[in-house]
Order: sequence, then C-alpha cells, then structure tokens
Amino acid sequence: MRGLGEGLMQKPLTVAEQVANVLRESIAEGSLAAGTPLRQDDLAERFGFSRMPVRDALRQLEAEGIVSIHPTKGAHVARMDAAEIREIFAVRALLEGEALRLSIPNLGKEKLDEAGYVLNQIDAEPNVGRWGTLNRAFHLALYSACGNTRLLGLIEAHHNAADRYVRILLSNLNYRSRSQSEHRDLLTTCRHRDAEAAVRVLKRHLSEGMETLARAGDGLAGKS
Amino acid sequence: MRGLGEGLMQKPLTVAEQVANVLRESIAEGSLAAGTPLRQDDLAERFGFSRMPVRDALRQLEAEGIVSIHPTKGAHVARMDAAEIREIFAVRALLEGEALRLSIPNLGKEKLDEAGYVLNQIDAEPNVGRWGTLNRAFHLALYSACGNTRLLGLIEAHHNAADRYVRILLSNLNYRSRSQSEHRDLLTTCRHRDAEAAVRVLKRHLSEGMETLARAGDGLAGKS
DNA sequence: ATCTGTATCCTCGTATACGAGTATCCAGAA
DNA sequence: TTCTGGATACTCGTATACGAGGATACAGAT
Repeated sequence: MRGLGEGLMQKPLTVAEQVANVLRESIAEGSLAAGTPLRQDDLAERFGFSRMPVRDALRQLEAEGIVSIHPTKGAHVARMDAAEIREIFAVRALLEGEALRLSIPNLGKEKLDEAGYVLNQIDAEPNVGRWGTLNRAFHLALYSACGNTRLLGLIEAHHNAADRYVRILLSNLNYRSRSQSEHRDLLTTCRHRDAEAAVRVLKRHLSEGMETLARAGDGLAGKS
Repeated sequence: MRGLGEGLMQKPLTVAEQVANVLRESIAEGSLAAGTPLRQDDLAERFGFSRMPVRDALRQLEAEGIVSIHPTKGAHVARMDAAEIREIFAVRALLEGEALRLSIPNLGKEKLDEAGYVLNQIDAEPNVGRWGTLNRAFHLALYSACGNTRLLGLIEAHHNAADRYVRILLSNLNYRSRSQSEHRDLLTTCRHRDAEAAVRVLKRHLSEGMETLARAGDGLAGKS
C-alpha cells in the first residue's frame, strides 16, 4: 500500500525506493519469476549499494504483497497459486466496481477522452512491457473521480500485485483483442453515464480475465 | 497490510516486529497522539535497541497507514482528518459488507457462538484498552468463513488503521451501549442466515459510527 | 546402504559509524 | 525593529562490521 493517504507531496527519492521500483518492474516484467530467492548481498552488489537500502526496498515490496520475507530464511518473489489469483480478482471486482459506481457521476469529459486515448495507445503499442502500465492507466482514469483516495490506493496496490499475471494475459494476442473490445464497451457505457451497466461490464471483464488466468495458470507459480 | 497472504506459518519474532507491535498499541491506545514525531534515536534509546530495528518497525507501520515517513524529515503518527475517516469507513463498509455476505452461508455454529461470547466479554470488560481488540474480534469472527484470505487481511489492516478512532468512540459509554445493541441485532440476523439483511444492519452500524466520529472528530487530528 | 550426528558455510538480523541534507537560531545590517 | 545571512545542531539515509541461527554436506556407525 504505497503512499496510500498522501497524494503527491514531493519527497526526496531515496535509494531504497529506486531499488524497489526496479525490482517491482523486474518482477512485473517477468525477468524475476515467482519463487526466485532475493539475496540481500547479491542485490546490493548488483545495484552497487549496500544491503541497508536493499532491505528497506524488500520490506516495502513485502508490504505490497509482491515478495515474501522470512526472518533468517530470506526473501523470495511471492508465489501465487490459482486460488490466490481468484482472491485478488474478487477483491479487484469489489473495489473497482464500487470506485466506478462512485466515479461515473463525477467523471469529466477530459477523463473519458483520456481513457479513450489510452485505449488507442494500447492498440498501437508494440512493446509488450508497456501494456500492463497502459491497462492500469485506462482503469484508473475511469475511477479517478470516485472521491476516495484510499480506495484508489488499494486499487493501485492490487494492480501492482497482479501485474505480472495480467501481463501474461495481455501477451496472449487473442485475449488482448477481446480485452480491448470489452474496454471499449466499458468506455461507451461510461459515456452514457449508466453506472450500473458499466459496473456489470467491468465485473464481467474482470471475471473473464480471472477465469482465463486461473484456467491456464495452475502451473504458473512453480513448485513450492 | 501485515502478513496478508500467508496465514499462520511460524516465523521467528524479530525485534523490529516487537517494536512495531508496541508502537501500534501505543498509537491505538492514544498515548501517542496523531502528529507526534517519532525520532529514531529516541525510540531506539527508549526500547534499548539500535536504530535499525526501529527503522524497520516504522517502515512497517507506514505500510499499515499508521505513521507517515518523510525522508530527511522523519516520521510522525499519521494524521487523519474527518475526510479521511469517512474514506476509511466507506472502504470498511464495502469490504466488510462483502465479507459478511460471503461468510454467512458457510458460517459454522461455533463461530456464531464465539461472536456471541465476545459480545458478553465486551459487556463485562472494565478495561477500556481491550474494547478495541474485542470489537475487532467480534467482527472478524463473523467474516471468518468468507473464504478470501486477502479480503480478511485488508479488513484487519483497516481495523488497525482506524483503531485509535474507534476506541475514542467506544470510550463513550453512550455510544458503546448503542453499538452493543447493534452488534446483537447483527448477530441475530446472522443466526437467521439472512445475508442481505445482515449486510444492511452492518452497513448501518458502520455508517452510524462514522457519522458520530466525523461529527465529533473534526478537531481530533490536531494542527498540521 | 542408510541413517544419524557433527561441523562448516551461508544468510540474515542487529549494532555501530559516517556523511548529507534541512531547519533553527543568532548576529549584523537596513 | 525587522529582515537577511550564515553557522550550528539535529536527524535521517547509507555504509561497514559483527554475532546468531539454520541448512547442507560429509563422515562415521549401524
């Protein structure tokens, strides 16, 4: 739950946060697979810093649910089995559904246009690595007027936690076109200001993504 | 979000966690008011440890939303204004409503009896400091069968974050008796396995608590 | 051959030390 | 008297150092 309550007050960028950002991206991108052990010494040497900022970064990522830490046993990239993926998507459906319902009445035209622009960007983007980020940007744009900072923070945190799995989804060209189609349906419904219908479309969208993942992903987490 | 995914695998209790626990309780209890600066040196000396575990503890509490940390400026007990309290309770209503709805069909008799027992404990408990814990135990007992560990983790985290304000509520004898009455209504509805009615009672219960707090608590957060 | 006990190694948790940034306070000038 | 400039003190972030606990591998005994 990173920077949950506080909006965007400028804080000096500490080394620990930079390390955390790089690790988060590496995990989301897939170059650090689930279960990969994260040795403090190794990371410190690779990054060129000491172990202390690395420790802080790992703690931060643990709080986000991306890595697991066991005292004396070390840290590793968090594993997620199909059951946990279902849990995350259930929570996402709950949180995002409510956020969308609250947001639609206050959603300005510029935000709707921004969401539409992001959709076009997704279609035009050849780089697989950016789809996850763009996908998140689209969703958050629609929720941005919900008026509850904390709710938005939770949603963003869950996007981060599930990012690497969503990217697996999006790397499937078949799913991607279907997802885009659902995205456009959702945007259209939002433009009509029909909150309940939009929530239905959204929940269906999430539900389908979850099923696709859970079906294909039983072997994703690696062995224990 | 402490120990969110992982249930109860035994981990060695580190000094940092002990410090975090003590600080969390001190904040919830009220002896550390909102806005109180938390100097690493002071805390290290008071606890008899070095600054490192204190740093870890503060990071952990920051992740829980209980303290705020600014690099080079230090940490202080997180402030909450009326708006943020409303946000927290809105999220709680959403999360706990869903958890209750999912839980009721699978709720065993022993859990219902446990919840009832906790209610009697609250009536009999003279120590103000335990009401917050008991209150949380009652609610979590009702949600325990929801089947979503992550959802339960989020709920517990938000209880922790709001604990000190809930305790202010509960220290008001008037509110406390009304709250207990609502608790018993809720339990009765749960025993009848009427999920929708129970969710209505719960949301109303939370809404009343929020209003009482927000009305009385505009000046709670202290000055910025 | 297998099982057990022991010794080594490896990793983390904690302590201490150092450097950098910021806020504060006092002195001097307008 | 007030404002500005600089110096000092304070706090955090980071680096290095040390001790403890667990896992593993090897040797010996059954």
